[in-house]
Amino acid sequence: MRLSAKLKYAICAMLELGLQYRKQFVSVTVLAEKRNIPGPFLEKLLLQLKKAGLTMSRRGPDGGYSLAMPPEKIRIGDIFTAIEGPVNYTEGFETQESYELVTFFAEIEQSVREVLNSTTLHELCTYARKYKKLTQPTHSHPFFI
Amino acid sequence: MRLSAKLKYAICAMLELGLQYRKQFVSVTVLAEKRNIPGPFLEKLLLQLKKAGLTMSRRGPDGGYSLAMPPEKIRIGDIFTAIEGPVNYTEGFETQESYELVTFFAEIEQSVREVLNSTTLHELCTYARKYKKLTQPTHSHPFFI
DNA sequence: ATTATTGCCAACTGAATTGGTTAGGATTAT
DNA sequence: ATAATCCTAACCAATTCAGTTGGCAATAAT
Repeated sequence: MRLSAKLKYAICAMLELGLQYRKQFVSVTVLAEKRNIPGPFLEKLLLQLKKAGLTMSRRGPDGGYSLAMPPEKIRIGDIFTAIEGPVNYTEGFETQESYELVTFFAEIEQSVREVLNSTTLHELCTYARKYKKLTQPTHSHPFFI
Repeated sequence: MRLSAKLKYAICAMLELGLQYRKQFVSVTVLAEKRNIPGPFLEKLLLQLKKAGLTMSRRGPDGGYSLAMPPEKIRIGDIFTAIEGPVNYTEGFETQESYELVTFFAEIEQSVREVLNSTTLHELCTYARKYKKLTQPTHSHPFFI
């Protein structure tokens, strides 16, 4: 029950894009170095996220990727779905002729979906900024010692 | 985000064992035929569930598998964990030096765990019996037409 | 117009996982 | 003894995972 590297990379990248939202386009190379992700691999993921409508891009110098919409509108579950496909816990039980399990797991599936959809990328960004402040605390500015 | 065949097989088998609880030991062959699962493959899964402490077994004639404890004490999450390992959404983000995500995903992880642990095998059995009654309704006994 | 910089796309690859099968040994009820 | 069962290990094909390589397409700056 671990997350795939793919998904972790995608989440890291989306977080970074969220933190940079409306500032500029971020190139794959910069993104890859910043979050320690193999560049060409990240490229494929960003493209996948683009096809899912979560990112947009511009080519050429100073090009790169950006979120396709404000971080408030992107849920963590959307990233999961874009990379791993939709949460589907029911499919396949028919083969075992266990139709009870189809309807039963539909509910569990729905609960998991709600968990993943209960948080937005914006909230994650807010958390990340707070986290950074806490772990890299006082700037210790010479004027205010 | 689909369930593995392994996990689906395991859940089907555990449901069947739950429905037969305290009646008798159920052989792998019977279990496999009843739920349409490849026998030798199911065997490995039942063994895995045994090592996780969820099933017990007896060899020889009339042997087979049984739950190791009453269905009330087995949660759906226990089956997930036995087959797929514990829910772990945090591991690996350190490699990306994204420590915010470690602490952030710890919460999502916990929510998912709670969803999977909120239902017991007993509840699933109750549901399955109810489901069977609903779909195979009136016995249409000749004396009570 | 040229060129440097970016994204876009397809094909390839080694390693691991998935979903099994096969063959034989150990235990137990009759 | 023997038949029925679980237990164990080894093997296998196909798929997915986690990437790499190489080249094309668009765009901004000169």
